[in-house]
Amino acid sequence: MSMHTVHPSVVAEQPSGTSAFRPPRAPAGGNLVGSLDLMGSPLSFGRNEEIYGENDEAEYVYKIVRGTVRIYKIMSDGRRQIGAFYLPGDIFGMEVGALHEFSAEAIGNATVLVIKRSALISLADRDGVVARELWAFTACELRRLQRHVLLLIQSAQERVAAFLLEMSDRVASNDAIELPMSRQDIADYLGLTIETVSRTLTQLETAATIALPTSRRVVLRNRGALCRLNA
Amino acid sequence: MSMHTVHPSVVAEQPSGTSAFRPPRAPAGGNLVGSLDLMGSPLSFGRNEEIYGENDEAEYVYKIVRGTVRIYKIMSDGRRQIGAFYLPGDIFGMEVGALHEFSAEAIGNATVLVIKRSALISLADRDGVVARELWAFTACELRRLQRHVLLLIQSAQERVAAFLLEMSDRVASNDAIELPMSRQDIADYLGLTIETVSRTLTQLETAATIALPTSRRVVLRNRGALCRLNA
DNA sequence: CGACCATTTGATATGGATCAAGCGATGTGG
DNA sequence: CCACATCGCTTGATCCATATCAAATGGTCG
Repeated sequence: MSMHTVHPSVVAEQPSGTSAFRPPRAPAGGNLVGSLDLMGSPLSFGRNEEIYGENDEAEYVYKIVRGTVRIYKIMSDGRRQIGAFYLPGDIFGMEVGALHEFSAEAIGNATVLVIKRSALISLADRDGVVARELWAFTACELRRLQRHVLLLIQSAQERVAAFLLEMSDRVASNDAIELPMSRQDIADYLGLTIETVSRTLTQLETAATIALPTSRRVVLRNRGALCRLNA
Repeated sequence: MSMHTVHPSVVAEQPSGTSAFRPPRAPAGGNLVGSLDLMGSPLSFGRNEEIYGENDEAEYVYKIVRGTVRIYKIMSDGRRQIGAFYLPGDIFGMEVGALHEFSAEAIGNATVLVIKRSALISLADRDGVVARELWAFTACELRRLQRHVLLLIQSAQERVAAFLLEMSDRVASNDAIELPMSRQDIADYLGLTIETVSRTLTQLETAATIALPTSRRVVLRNRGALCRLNA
């Protein structure tokens, strides 16, 4: 892994072919959003382009304007574990230590606002409210990870159901979800194989719990059944 | 689960029959230790006694003086997931929200110092250094959970090896570990069954990677092999 | 149309769970 | 002091969910 990512210069924003994302109901990042809106400058990344690498100097914090980002680690055996997906409105890359804990990549074309981490930190040093927001942000990530740990000890059906409910909360207008990520991404997020994810979705469709008009579009037909699986 | 735990009044400290723990090399809690040393009052709990319950008001923060504590959740299907073990010197129970995310129990007899969370929070409001320490503490927990997520997608051997190395870092004088927790506790921490934990330890012993003079005592005979499994 | 990539589906293998029994400490009462 | 119950742990036999290996399908873009 590279020890320091050179940030690509600001490139012209390529219009994404698909899906205008709605702002998620409860964007990760909370009030930090304000600071970033004020101070960030926009930057665009293409499909699968690296935004930063694991162990890179954590120079910037990012807020997504458009597109989706995955953060991940590659394990020694070559497997990839995706730690989180970030959607428009979400903030990522804010580390407490000096280095990034994960690598980050744009899943499709993505536009982000960037702000210098050092600026945010020194702002927090002067302003207790900002300091509190940074803490709350980290706590939010902590709770997300706690839920993820609980997910990973469940069955494949439970994991996929929980994933769909999570995505539904974050991207859906009502019960239709446009998935921005591939089956492989989902598998690496849930600790399953691509085949198991695919089969599980098929099972859910057969059970009329969901519909799959296309592989990337999921319609929740029976949210109660999903919640029961999730429990 | 109880909505509010009544704290048992301070009871006479029963001397534990076994194992004087050495202070861990890098106790969770860092500099918060200072505040708690100054302000905490001691409290003892017996084997399996509840310290607080999930969703209880997070009134206190705890620092372990003696003994071991587990925090856990009971899932809807009855399974128990242990989120962490805390050893002497460690701090636990510090929530950012108003409620405890997990339940906490003493594994054996344990003594803790307690401090009012509200006191710590208001101290942080006045003192930026304390605020920073609280943030750093939460970040430390976050990194611990990140490692745990990576653990849970590995094989049984890898999980057990990682567990032994973790415990070795935290409790061992050199290569002998006195485990304070049962096989069931280990299993619920690693997302395995008690039988799989037992068999895996037996395999490691057969491979001369560890020795098991008693079921609770583990001697690391080949740390390199464990690290390779962990990788 | 044809190449390519993502996804689905099928067949089989396997690691860990489950069910069941045995074993070794520890403690209790006779 | 010993018989016996209890509890935590280990070991064995079998089962099952998911991984793995392999192939077919379908959608997208040149």
